[in-house]
Amino acid sequence: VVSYTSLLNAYGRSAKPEKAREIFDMMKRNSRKPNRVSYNALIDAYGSAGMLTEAVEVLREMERDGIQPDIVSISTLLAACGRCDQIVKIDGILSAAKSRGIQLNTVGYNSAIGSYMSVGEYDKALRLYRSMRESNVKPDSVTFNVLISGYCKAGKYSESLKFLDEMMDLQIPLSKEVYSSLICSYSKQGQLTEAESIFNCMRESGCYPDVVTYTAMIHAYSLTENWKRAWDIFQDMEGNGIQPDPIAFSSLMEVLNRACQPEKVLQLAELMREKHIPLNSSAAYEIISSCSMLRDWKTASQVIEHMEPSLSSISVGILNQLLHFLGKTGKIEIMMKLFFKILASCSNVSRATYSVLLKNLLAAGKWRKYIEVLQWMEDAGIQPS
RNA sequence: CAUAUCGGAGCACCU
Repeated sequence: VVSYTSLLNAYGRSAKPEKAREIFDMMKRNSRKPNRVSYNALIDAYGSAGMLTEAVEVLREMERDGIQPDIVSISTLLAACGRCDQIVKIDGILSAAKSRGIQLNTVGYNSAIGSYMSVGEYDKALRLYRSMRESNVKPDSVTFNVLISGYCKAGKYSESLKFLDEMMDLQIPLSKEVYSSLICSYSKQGQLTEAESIFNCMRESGCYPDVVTYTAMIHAYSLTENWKRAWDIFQDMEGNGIQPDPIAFSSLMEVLNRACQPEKVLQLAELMREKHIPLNSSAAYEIISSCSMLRDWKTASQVIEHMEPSLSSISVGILNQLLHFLGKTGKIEIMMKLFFKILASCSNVSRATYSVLLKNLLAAGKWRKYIEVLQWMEDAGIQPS
């Protein structure tokens, strides 16, 4: 049962809920009765994929099969509500927990508060936080970070700082997530000095910055158009033995491009290749932008050759943006090359992708190609809008 | 360490 459940969970984590369900059904067929953990893992597989209805249905199935849901089942569903923007369901799940006599623990409250925050129900989140305190359930750094980052995102900065104070009063140590949130929200308010001071506090407290924290700082410098400091802090990160990831690279590349430093961008591209860091589409976009400034089409072409083979796993939006950029700058051949690569690696290419392609072909006066692509699109079963 | 909650960049198409 444990082995099956591990496999089920692995499918859930890789966003394959149908596969998870297959394993689950296989357990039932092979008389390996799924236990509570198996059911919970399946609920999460659906919940993480945004399939809330199916997730709730698994809870019912669980009860029909004589297994009592526990607080993990409930927390999993509560968290899923936030991801699916289902305001109504949060209340329903809370009352379902109550009617079954399941008391919320810290994670349960955190999940519910977080979901309320992410659907914009700040008052309900706050009320729930109060009842958490009244029920003597201990808030932790996650509780406060949910509140702090949620209120920041809503632009309610003074409220969010109140929670920071409350957290310190309770002597809950600030986690690196909290530090990163604070850096992020100060920099978005244009308070670079505050962001820097948080970053320094963090180092002094012995809670060492990781690649996420550094990226938040790079972005802070990016927002203030300070490419040199962004560059320096990137060096500092490497000096501290922290491996930059594709997001860190692309964030730095973005500010460098805006500051007209394409050579530096290509230098970073070379470093990524040396370190075998996969090119994500944002980094590819920035590299191609810098190639464009330098009129270096050969490198641009090579970048596309080296892009991750698993293009299907990255954002379609940014791939389309990349196609659009290539088309706009008249690089039709490279645009087509990327398109073929997308075709080869994605099972379904959306109308949006075809639209970008068509628009740019037409703008470039390639009407023969336009008609050809239009035909491919119809062949693929996509109706022109 | 078989299952649940928080932090970083980029967001096109459509309207």
